[in-house]
Amino acid sequence: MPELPEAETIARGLSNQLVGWEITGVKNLVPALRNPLNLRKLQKDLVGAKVTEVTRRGKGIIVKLENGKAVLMQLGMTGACRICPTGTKLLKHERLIFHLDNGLDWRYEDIRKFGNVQSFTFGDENDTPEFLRSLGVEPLGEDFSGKFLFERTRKRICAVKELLLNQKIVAGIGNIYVSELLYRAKVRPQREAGTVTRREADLIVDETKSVLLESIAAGGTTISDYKALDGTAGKFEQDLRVYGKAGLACAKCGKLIEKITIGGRSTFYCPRCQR
DNA sequence: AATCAGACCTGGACGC
DNA sequence: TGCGTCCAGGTCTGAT
Repeated sequence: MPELPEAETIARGLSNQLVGWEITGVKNLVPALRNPLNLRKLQKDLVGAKVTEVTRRGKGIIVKLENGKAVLMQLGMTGACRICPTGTKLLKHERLIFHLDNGLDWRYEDIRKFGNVQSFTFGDENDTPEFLRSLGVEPLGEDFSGKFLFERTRKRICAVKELLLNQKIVAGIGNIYVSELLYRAKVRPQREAGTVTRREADLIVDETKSVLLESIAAGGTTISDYKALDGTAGKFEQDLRVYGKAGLACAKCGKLIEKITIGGRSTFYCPRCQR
């Protein structure tokens, strides 16, 4: 579900709600999400510690504690968080509860249980989840440049869309925004990555940054399950130009938007504007 | 090292 | 109403 802008929106909401408060208890409502939940480790690492900071890496949310521990929260396709008073009636898909010393709960909800929540020692290579260790550059950082993308696409025969979805190369782009940014950059998603020119690499990088920043400013995109901490939907959905728009006219040229499958996933593009 | 199909799980939309 | 099929924002695994 959530890509970088949605994870960023949730991380900012959690930062407002959690920083300065102590975690007093952890409870699981299911034995496993994508992986078995290690409740003992979560309790040992978190209970009694104050939250100092909430950050994001790719699509992962990281909640840091004063004792040097941290929680990695990956939302999968349907993960969400909410803050509510302890004792509030459970929702059907709430999977984890973190009790706080201000009488509130931080709850993790996840319909499909594709998410991942685990604690680790921040800064300790041996105790850092493999997902974080192998993550590529931040798309909004200086490391993600036209030069970088051009070099990483050389001799790659996979579709440029698939390369941009590879979290080990660049971390945070997902299936909605990749269609959007390639439309803006006028590059067909099915193009062999190695055929992308240096000029196109510059454009792809620029459009990646602008689409992600615009979406963060709008609070993310809501297709079905996503919501921010306060339950509000993201407003970027109305700014999507190709995703989910198969059969509708391209706003720039009027040609009908096409839907194809790449890497087993829905992909949208304009056959005239994108080359 | 890279690529690809399949797996994980639940629910909504659709057709009959 | 009820069934069946297809689809969904993400990773991870195991086989080539």
